[in-house]
Amino acid sequence: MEQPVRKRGRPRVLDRDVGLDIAARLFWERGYEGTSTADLTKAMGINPPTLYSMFGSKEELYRQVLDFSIVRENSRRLEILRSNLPIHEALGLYLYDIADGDTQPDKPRGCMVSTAVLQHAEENASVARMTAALRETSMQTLKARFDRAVEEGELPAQTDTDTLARFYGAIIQGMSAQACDGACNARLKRLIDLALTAWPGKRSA
Amino acid sequence: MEQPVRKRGRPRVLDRDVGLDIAARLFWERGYEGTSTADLTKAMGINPPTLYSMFGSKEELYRQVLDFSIVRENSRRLEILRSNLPIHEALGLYLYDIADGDTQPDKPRGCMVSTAVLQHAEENASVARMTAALRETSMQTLKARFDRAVEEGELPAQTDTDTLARFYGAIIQGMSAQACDGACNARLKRLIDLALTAWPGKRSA
DNA sequence: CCATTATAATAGTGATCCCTATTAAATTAT
DNA sequence: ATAATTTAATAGGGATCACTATTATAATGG
Repeated sequence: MEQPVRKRGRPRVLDRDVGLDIAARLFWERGYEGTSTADLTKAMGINPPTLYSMFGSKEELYRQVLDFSIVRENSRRLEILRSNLPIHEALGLYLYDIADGDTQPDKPRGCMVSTAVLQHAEENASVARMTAALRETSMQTLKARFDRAVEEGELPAQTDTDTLARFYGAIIQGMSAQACDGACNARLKRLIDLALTAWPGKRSA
Repeated sequence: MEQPVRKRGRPRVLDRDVGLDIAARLFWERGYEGTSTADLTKAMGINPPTLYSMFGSKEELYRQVLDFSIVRENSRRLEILRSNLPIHEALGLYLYDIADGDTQPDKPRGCMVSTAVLQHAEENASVARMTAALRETSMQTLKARFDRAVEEGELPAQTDTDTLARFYGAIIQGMSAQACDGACNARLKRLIDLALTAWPGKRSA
């Protein structure tokens, strides 16, 4: 039970994590360029200088939102992936978890990262690099898991794990786009079930 | 040989189709919200009132750009799809053509429609509906082709053609996203080759 | 030449963009 | 109480947003 140590000075009116959560929802729903600082301060119930003293700038806030959201959402998925379940089964659960994230009832549709800032004004190139780097990292994580499966004999030795990772990465990105367009959870999972039939070591009909 | 009929009045300084082509490249690269009317007028070499007299508004210009680009780019793809080639082969050529479009040397990366306006400010909801409708139409086109293949006995009678269409739609969207992130043509085609192994009537290993 | 017609250029509009200099308020320490 | 400290609120800055009222220009028709 840690007592929130009362320091001297005027008390903060907004908890940092609450602020990040509010910002996450706005950026998630409207994108970086579609969310104004006025939107953010209004939703957080603060004035502009408070936002800037807490988070630095709009771009820095977005960076913190991504960190915050990834730490909170990604650990469960990585556990699934890194488990000792058969690779095909682990992948299925991993994708199902992402489909659930794309279609949460009281949250924006799609994924905050998979389809974020693909197009942008030149002035926002650095923000685009942030999300692109996160996408690349998540595909490298998938590839590393497939490499492990090859080592452990679960996948054929000659498997192109990079292409396999980018294929399921494309599925993840496509699911996010379709969720943004209104696709329901069941539809995404049918899509996953079909995607899981593209798997090395299968014979053609 | 039709002579460009000289009408009276001051001559236009910008051909309409040239203007649409310039606008297409900007919207394609930067997205709707990332492209300002100042960007557009500067690139076209015109002043704001000329843009508004030619195209009506930024939103109306975007609509015309989509019409213009689709008419120009989509007919070849639809011919491939509607040809009498075996369905699996036609689908492969169709996807290859899209991969080529995603990675043209002197054009923006990715697809103008597949991953456009997924997130947006509330005020741009009508623009988002435009691109979403185009995506839905293109998936319905795929589904119709798969339905035909079922009728013609190329696909099993019980094939879930809707899911099949949305699966390859997801591949198209994922390719666009990855092209935006810098994926080359060959990488996209490896992805396609793998996606084409997810096909009804195959036996699991 | 002059009138008519069609389009372009000038010069802005109010609103909103991201951000901040300055001042006010709310707490603890003495 | 008063001082010290920390945060919030007021008020607005310069730039850019999408857009337009007005004026100027360049062609043809008579």
